[in-house]
Amino acid sequence: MEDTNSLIEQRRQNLAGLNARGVNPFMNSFRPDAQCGTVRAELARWAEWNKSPEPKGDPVGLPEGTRVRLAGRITAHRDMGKSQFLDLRDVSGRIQLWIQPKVLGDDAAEIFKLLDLADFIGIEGTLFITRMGEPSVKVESFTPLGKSLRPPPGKWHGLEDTETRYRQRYLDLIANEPVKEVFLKRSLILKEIRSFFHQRGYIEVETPMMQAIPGGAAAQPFKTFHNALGCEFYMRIALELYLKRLLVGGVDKVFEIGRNFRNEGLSRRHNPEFTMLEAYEAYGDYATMMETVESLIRHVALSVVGTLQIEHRNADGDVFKTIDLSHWRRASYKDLVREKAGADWFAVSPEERRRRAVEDLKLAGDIAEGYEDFEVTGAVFEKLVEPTLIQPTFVTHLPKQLVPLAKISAEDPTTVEVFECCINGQEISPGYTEQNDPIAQREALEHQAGGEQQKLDEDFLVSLEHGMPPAGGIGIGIDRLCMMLLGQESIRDVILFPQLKPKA
RNA sequence: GGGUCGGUAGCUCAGCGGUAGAGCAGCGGCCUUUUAAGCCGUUGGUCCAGGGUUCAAAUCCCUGCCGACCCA
Repeated sequence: MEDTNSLIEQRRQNLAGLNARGVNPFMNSFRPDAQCGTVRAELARWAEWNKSPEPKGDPVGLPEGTRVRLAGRITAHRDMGKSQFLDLRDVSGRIQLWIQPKVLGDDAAEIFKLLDLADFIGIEGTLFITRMGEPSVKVESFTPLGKSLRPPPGKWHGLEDTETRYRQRYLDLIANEPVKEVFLKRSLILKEIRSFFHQRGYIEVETPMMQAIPGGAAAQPFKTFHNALGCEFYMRIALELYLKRLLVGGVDKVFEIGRNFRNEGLSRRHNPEFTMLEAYEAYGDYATMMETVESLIRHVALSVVGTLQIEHRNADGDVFKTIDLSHWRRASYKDLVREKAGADWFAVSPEERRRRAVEDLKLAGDIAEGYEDFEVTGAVFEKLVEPTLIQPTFVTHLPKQLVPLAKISAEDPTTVEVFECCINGQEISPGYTEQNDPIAQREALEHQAGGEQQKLDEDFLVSLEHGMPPAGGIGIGIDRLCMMLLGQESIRDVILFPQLKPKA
């Protein structure tokens, strides 16, 4: 970038000043022996212990006078003349520094004047509590570590421009502490998911993202080209078909967490690349997988959020929605539709259903001319039921036409052994009793391919013909799970670098 | 794809036909325990881009770009 302004010029001049004094403000390394936020918390803990009346018991935390070596970014500067107060911040948090440049010597005083807000520095000093009770470090020496040549966003309002927040996420992370919290917690969510499955004896695998035939879902793929092989590949749209090959191969409990790519619209709930979890368990079925989903999400919520009551807050900080993960409703598709569309919905004629959907339920815009009867009901579910399922709900007994690739229910042949787990008004996780009949699977895939033979993953069908154990399978959209657990209303707020149109 | 809103100083925003503004940040002073420190002074602008209307456009009109939200 060639853009510049007076603030950048000043910083470049300070850089030149440091160089002129033989100071390299871009050090190769610096080894801190503690973290800012941790030290601050421990010193505060000691101060609390120290001021309590006798008997105190054993000392806790870090006492005043402890020597520490810290590194971080300067995020605030309060100039008191002979006393200078800085905030030093690393990933653990911040701590206040007290610096008396003249006391450190004339060289140090000159170098101090050439520091700017947002520079990285390393310091050594001793802990103390100020008169105002602020845990602080009395700095004995400091070293520039990484100079910032551009001004940081404001400290008070932070960075609010959504475009800059997404395009330059690092600025968002510097300026907006809650944003960093979200992504640290996203990392913990992934960690706890892995831990949950490993504990249950699952194997984590990685399967191809570049696929000759993109299968496992109905979605538009991205296309790419491999030069050496001289052929086209597609970015995967689902993990499913490779994980089932592993069931054939005898990996009985298997999961993958990975990126899917769908060449479709962007929205508050859709990013072209998104993270999917899929898990398959041999000898399980949709019912065992319901238990898996519920246990998994409970475990993750308790481990990461610390509660099963997930609060969503608006811009003013008021709770506008609480998701209760301690109760998981199980309800049939038909019952849920009846709740919104009338108890006799399935008793009337298809023509009457269509009329009611269009006229009474005002779904004219959602029901195309050629829709079949089950699709009319499907629109009712999607538009009127699913958005209202804020609390965890397993929707079961879906009509077989709606999910053509699933196994028919033994107890009710008009339905399939499938659930959709809805939370927060959106589908978080579908689960299946997986199809392991290669002949039925071939028919279903051929029907889905609509005669386009090249779309048929023949290799997958061959694998099924070698024999696949009965199995339960689930998929969980990790981004949506993070939105739900972390109280975020946009997928862009749980993806570090959401896709935006490149600037010209 | 359609609708609504937005794009002005590093950040957050006001101004909405008549000299480009504020707070914070920055810079220069004062202050030896401050913390959104304070006080005094001060620098800083392709008002998203391009066209049009007008004596005069950040402001009105048109087109485009980018973003947010809603709808499809």
